[in-house]
Amino acid sequence: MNLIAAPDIPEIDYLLHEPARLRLLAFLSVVKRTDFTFLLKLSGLSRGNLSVQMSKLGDAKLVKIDKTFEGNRPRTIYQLTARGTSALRAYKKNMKTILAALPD
Amino acid sequence: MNLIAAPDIPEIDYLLHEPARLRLLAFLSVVKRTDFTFLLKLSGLSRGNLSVQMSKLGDAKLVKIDKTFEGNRPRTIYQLTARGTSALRAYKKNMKTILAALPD
DNA sequence: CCTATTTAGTTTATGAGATAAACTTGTCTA
DNA sequence: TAGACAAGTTTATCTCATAAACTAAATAGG
Repeated sequence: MNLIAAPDIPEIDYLLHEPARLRLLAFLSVVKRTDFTFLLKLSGLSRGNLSVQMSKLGDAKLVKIDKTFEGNRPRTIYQLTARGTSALRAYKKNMKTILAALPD
Repeated sequence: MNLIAAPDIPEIDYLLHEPARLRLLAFLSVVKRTDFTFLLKLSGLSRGNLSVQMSKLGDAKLVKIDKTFEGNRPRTIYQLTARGTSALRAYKKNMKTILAALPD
């Protein structure tokens, strides 16, 4: 029995809901393709934290991770996947629905 | 040095960002004044979890908590405070700004 | 009566997860 | 050939969401 008469409250995806990751995904949705160092400066996260968060996004296949070498230095390149794009779209849609239920 | 050219990304309030609490606040913004048992049924949270979350909202003065007796039974009444209302409004505003930066 | 169940919560324990600190591997420079 | 720097990863810690256990009182059954 559901006492809520209001339209369904959508589920929110915790992987996207975490602000640090949401920002990273938002960056990626704009720049399409970037590397660790750029995201590091842009996000203000620590290197460790950034690494962990990007790995999570990679594990979930929201981001594609390519480890390459620039000269002799390692360079990790990130790119939003199709799945990442649609997850982001879904999150936006759901969150908008939830926000719409809040008073102005 | 801030590399982000985009308009400022607002801070989000983690106390409101947690979906369970956001829903509770949303309910309160509609019903204005309600008790533990009602929120329990409405939210689907466990009694323990509900108690903890409402206490946090109470500690932050977003919700006013009144412990009364109905006959001989305890009855706890919750009510959104002015601070709670404006926190909710600010959250909505900030979150909308963030969502606006995401692709459709 | 007395013991069992229900009500209305609170307190404690646990498990996940965000973040920072420490470590690794290799490069460049003086 | 140290000593600093780069680019990450791994480990440790600390917070926090949630469930489980507990409390206290009321009511119901036999």
